[in-house]
Amino acid sequence: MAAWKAFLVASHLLERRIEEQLKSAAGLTHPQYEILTLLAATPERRMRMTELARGVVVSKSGLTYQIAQLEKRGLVERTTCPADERGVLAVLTEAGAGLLEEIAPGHVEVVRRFLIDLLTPEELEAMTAAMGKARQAMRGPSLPS
Amino acid sequence: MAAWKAFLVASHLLERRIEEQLKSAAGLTHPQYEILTLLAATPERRMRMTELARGVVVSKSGLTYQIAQLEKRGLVERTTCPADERGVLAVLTEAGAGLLEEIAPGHVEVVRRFLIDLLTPEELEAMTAAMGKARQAMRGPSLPS
DNA sequence: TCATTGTTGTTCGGATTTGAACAACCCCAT
DNA sequence: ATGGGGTTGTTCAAATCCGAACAACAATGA
Repeated sequence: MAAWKAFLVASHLLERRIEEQLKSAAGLTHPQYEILTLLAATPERRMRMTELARGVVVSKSGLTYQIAQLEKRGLVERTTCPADERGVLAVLTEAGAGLLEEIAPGHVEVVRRFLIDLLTPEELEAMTAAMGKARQAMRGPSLPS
Repeated sequence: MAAWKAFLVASHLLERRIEEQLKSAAGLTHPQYEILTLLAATPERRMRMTELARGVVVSKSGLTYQIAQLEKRGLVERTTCPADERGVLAVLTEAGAGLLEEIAPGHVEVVRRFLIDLLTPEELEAMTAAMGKARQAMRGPSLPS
């Protein structure tokens, strides 16, 4: 369990650093940044709400709230899904894509400085494999909201 | 950054699983469990508020709130620090220690099932080392509240 | 066709977290 | 001893997050 404690503490500290950096760089929270990133990684820069919620691992209601925040700032727009009348597409705006390009380097720098760059190639590879396995084991059920 | 994305998703999913398990097993949140665990790992089962906040990586005000919750349930008591009149010692009660013993196995089981037991010995070792390095790099400043 | 079942996103209430402001206290050099 | 600077823990308002409940729509089978 020593490994787990180390994992926990490191995660929390890293989360704090990231939050601090994003807030000061662009007034964004980490969840918001994750949303923008996921949208940007999409061919059409858009995604259904439910799928997006799954992607960033947040509850549906939590995503609704964050999308509303991002919409206020003009970084994201809502569109009703053409193929499904009840569905909603979150679309990354030009402003959103621009902001992301602008702040991504600073974010990556923090992640590298406090984690990635500290590891040997073997450790990095092992960690990636480990996280992938964990992700596989937990995918699927147990996503209530 | 693929490693980082995997890390993020796995962390979030694991957090959800843990929260779910603790809630159903004892009505505790993960932060509350972390507090109890840290107190239990202490020789006298007690710790100063500030030190405890640092240990579980939470803000001072956040800890005040959680200790109040735990106190309501009789799992923790407050004592004024003998050596420092303004200081407060959070003390794990017998009930708290008992509850911890009771639910620890179930918690450990989740962590093992979705992370630890999935890894090869080398991966586990690498991850531990990696998290230790990250923790080192981030210890110290940048803990405002 | 049409009723039943499932899915989608939002709203609501409640719980948790944070940072800033604050009062009380400690410590050190004067 | 004492004033100034730090530390400690709490309170407060604001922001965020979740789960349950809900309304609207889709999909399925008889």
